Amino acid sequence: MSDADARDARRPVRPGGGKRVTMRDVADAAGVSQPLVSIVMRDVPGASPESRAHVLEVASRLGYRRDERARMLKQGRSRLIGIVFHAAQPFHGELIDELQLAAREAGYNVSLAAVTRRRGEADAIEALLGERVEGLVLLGASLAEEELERIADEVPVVTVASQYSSARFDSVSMDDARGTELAVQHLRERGHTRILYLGAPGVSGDEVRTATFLEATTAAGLGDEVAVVAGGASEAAGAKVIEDALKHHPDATAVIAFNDRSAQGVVAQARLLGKRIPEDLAVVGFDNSEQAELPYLQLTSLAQDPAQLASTAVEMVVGRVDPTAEGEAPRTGEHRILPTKLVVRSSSGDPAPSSR
Amino acid sequence: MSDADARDARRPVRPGGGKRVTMRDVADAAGVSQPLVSIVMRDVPGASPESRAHVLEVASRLGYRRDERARMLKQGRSRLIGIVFHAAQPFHGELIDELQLAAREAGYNVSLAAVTRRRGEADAIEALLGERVEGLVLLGASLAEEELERIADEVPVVTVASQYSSARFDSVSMDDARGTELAVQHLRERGHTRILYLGAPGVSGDEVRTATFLEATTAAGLGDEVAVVAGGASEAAGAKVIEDALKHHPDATAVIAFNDRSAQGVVAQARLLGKRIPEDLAVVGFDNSEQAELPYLQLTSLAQDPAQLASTAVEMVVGRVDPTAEGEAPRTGEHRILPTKLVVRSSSGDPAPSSR
DNA sequence: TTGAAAGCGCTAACAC
DNA sequence: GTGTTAGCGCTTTCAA
Repeated sequence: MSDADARDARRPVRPGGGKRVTMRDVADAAGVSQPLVSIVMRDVPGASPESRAHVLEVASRLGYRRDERARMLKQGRSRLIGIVFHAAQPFHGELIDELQLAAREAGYNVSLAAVTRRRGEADAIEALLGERVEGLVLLGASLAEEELERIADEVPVVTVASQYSSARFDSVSMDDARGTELAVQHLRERGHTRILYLGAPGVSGDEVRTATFLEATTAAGLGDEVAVVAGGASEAAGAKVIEDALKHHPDATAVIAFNDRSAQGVVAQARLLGKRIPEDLAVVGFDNSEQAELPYLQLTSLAQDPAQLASTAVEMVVGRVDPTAEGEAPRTGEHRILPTKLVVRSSSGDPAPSSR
Repeated sequence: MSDADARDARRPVRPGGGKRVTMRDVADAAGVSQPLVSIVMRDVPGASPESRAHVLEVASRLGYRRDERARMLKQGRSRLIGIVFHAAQPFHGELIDELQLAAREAGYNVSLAAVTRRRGEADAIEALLGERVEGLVLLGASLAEEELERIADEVPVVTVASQYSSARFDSVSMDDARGTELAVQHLRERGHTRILYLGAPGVSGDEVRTATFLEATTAAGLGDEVAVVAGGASEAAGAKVIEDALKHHPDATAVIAFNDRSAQGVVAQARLLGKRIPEDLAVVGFDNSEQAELPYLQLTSLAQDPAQLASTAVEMVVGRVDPTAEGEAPRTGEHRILPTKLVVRSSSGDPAPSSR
């Protein structure tokens, strides 16, 4: 059996692991050296037009595809940014879209790890570290700060839409305090004084919103008329809690919900109880998600721009990975807060109230 | 500068790409050979308890973590199953959870690629192939069958919850026809004759459901009283379409919606129009998703079991990757259809109707 | 039980 | 412009 026979015999096998076409195979078939194939495949200068064309032709005929792992291994770096997201959170989908884009622009690829019911954040992060990601973007992280600091010792970390203030990793989030102020102010302008804040204890962002809600309403002299009720970040939580809350605070005329999902639960359940939205109950949510626009919701909501969140996150993590040029990567944790704005829809009253 | 100095100096650098701790480093520090470290880290026999303990101690002190890429490269296979999912689809989150579990049990890891507004399925698949996944599980794929066949030439493919019948790749989906029959039968039993099917043209599953709806209602002699209206697979689509539909078919008393999301839109919008659910309008959805259970929805829905869908998909793809044992991997496309059952909630009437 | 040597598929340095 | 050589971090023979 000749060498050629052996080679031919190897290709069509494609067993378990699958012997795939390699640069060697292309080089042999094209009658050139293997590194030359590399040059052609990377599309860098150093090959004549003829060789280039020939190699490309052979490669495509053989169905060659570059092995990214080998490439990363040789290069000594992965140019990979790990993204940890929650599979059940539609807003994370929007963020992923933007993150992929921003990463690609910065010359990086992304690797995804999902947090699900049965797979925690720590697990997801471990998997990503095993792939040698060079940076980590964590969406809605809720691990202990010390945990994240331990991880940040290995690789730059930036959390998105979480509340951390560590000196060892970065974060980017919306301005929860300002957003809450805007919501309170908006409702007051429309004459509401008996306002409920329906929080989500333990979920990132809730602490700040709760504190600000109390401050803002107290400052406005509404201390006795408002209340904070503990709910959650889902439609079900919103629905469940509003029902109770309306029993204990039957004269409430407005609700600020932790996010659009819980706001949706509030609206639907309140309607079922005979309340008209917004005449009997005004509702404001957070996120300005796609569902805020639904015709039957038309939810007033505090907007955070996913594109800005994403590009900021990528910029921060890449800044630490690549201490480029004058490269002043901050040596201490940076915590950026992005502006938010109130998007007014009909769930909080007439779109254009002339008099309050 | 001694060797030890050089080694020490190397570690804390962690520049751009990040010089990470390698087996060599651990071996040097522990005073053993590098392959011995490999043996210890893989937890295979071949090292004395003392060496093992010592190596593990040194490894953890140095913060060693195995490089999965190098491992895969050397082993000649990745033991990776690629999963393409739609980031905006919460149901895919449930599937991912189950798929990860099933894959792990079969000795595989998963690699995720998200389809988003700006990243198509073809792109996502390409990325996964570059990582040398050994099989592909596509959730809600909508590529042309020929496209998928081209891909299936490279690596085993199984689609989940899509309608394909190719001889070159596999699929697993719920029994859309049976589900539709169950829905129609259920509504008829409750006395409904003027039934609408609110479809989602172009979305996988819709064709079969539409056809079956027409067959089943025609067979029941309802040909003139039913109608198919074109909608979509989102809350917004459901809301928009039901409003129109109720104008053209004001006497309709029941709706079968393409999925729970569009059903939710139908319920919310119909209520806003003064309809009571289920008294004025009974609603049935597909998926039996988490939202079907929401207190204000209580949606009757056709259940597909994500765990079963996932384990079947993994089993099929692994079966082709590993033609193990007596290894009778089917040489032609296999298309499994999983049973579905109707979960009755109050959106389609009184939970326990004594008389119809 | 341990070590030495080879090589996975690729890129980078240097020779020709 | 092209080939040769070397080596990324790991697993896998094979010797000792």
